[in-house]
Amino acid sequence: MKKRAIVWFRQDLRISDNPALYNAALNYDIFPIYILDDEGAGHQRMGGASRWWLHHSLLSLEQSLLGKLNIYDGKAQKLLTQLVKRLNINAVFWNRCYEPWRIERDMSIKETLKGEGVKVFSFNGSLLWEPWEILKEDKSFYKVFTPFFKAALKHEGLIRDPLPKPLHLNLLKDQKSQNLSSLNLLPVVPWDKYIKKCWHVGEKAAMKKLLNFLDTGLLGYQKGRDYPASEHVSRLSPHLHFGEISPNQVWHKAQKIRSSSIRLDLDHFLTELGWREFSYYLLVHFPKLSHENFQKKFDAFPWHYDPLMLKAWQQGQTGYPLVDAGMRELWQTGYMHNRVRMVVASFLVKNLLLHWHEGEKWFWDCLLDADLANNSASWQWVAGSGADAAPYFRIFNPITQGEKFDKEGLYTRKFVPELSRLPSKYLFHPWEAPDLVLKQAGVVLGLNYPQPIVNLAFSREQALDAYTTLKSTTK
DNA sequence: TTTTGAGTTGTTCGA
DNA sequence: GTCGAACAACTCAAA
Repeated sequence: MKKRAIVWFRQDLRISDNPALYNAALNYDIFPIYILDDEGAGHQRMGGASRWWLHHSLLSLEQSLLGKLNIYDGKAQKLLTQLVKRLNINAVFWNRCYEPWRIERDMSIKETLKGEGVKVFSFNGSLLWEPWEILKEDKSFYKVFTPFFKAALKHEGLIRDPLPKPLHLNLLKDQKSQNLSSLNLLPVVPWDKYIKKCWHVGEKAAMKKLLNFLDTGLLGYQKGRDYPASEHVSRLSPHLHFGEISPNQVWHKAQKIRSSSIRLDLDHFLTELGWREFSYYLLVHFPKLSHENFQKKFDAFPWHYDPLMLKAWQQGQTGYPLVDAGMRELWQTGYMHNRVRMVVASFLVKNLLLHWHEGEKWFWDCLLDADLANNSASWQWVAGSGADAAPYFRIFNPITQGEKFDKEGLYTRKFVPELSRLPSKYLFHPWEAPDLVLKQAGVVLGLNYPQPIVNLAFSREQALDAYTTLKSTTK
């Protein structure tokens, strides 16, 4: 009988370019497993939207594995030790994760398993560069993106070429495996009706989406990615988060079509992958990224606390149409266009002066692509407390941003239908529209669309003052 | 060690 | 309407 291994799937729900699966398949019969470890995750337990995605992604993986995926619910440490004994396992394979709680958990599991005489093999399956490979000369880590990425590109040779699907897989089913449905990942209230229509989940869909983007969306990406109504973004983020596709596959396919006519677009797209790397890099080198200001001086920032304001923001009822469109896109589709993410985040942090953590928490629950590294790093970037963050006087104006990037209002009208008949001239500041115009558009401010919840100019000044305070109090 | 130049995505004001 | 400068200084990276 061949030796038996467990391949533990985590954030790598794919069978091609999967180093753990590939290497295990060379010498072992395989029990592929997935564990829903809510207890281990603690307060970083997956949010509602992510759980929905996970369900469908596991369904897809199960099919790729011919129904042999074994599923469990519980503490990973305990489950693995039991499984190893019960199934007579010689080795365990996995691809590395980088969330602090997972790093700690996995190290401890590795030790326990080795103590039991089980071999453990871990691989890099989700980053182009390991965070400890890119360091400054004095071995400390980069805190500014551009030099980080430049240094990383000098190591382009370290990027693994994608691996093929394993040629021969001998998969084993544990009779005591749970059913996918027993994980209860799907919502009780069917809020996923619209989301279902927007997304195709799984490894095949991810690759299809990448190829389609490279084919039709990449040309013009550099500019087009700023316009939320246009098709010039890849929308790969949830697929990347769950590892249905690896950054290596994306990088490789993109580089293959490199030509002079798309050079700038391509470089910009690859830079976005670079930001993903940078976020993970920061999280590994500063594990408190999700709950502590990267820049200590922000601990003294005079944040407001206002549950009603927060709620208005969450529900897309701020009275600023672009902000509301974004927040409603998030709620309805589990996604938000990058440009609009910046606008709504700037609004929360700088116009409402609410703590970035409130935004981070809401995104965590609502985003299909909720990712601890990206979410924390990006919120801190907007707040100004992060690494290489936006300068504090950079405060987005949701009116200007709307007029610049959603000129015809295609995006805003879609998600704020009560304003759909308002002329573009007033779409982003309806309170300044003449009564007749409002009437003709069927808009009654304060009734079917809110009055603005803050004054932009005033709140902007207030934010600038708050940041100035910060500067003087830290001396 | 010291010095120098640079740093994702913006807005407003005044000429 | 358009354009350049100011916004504020600090930290980081590299020579």
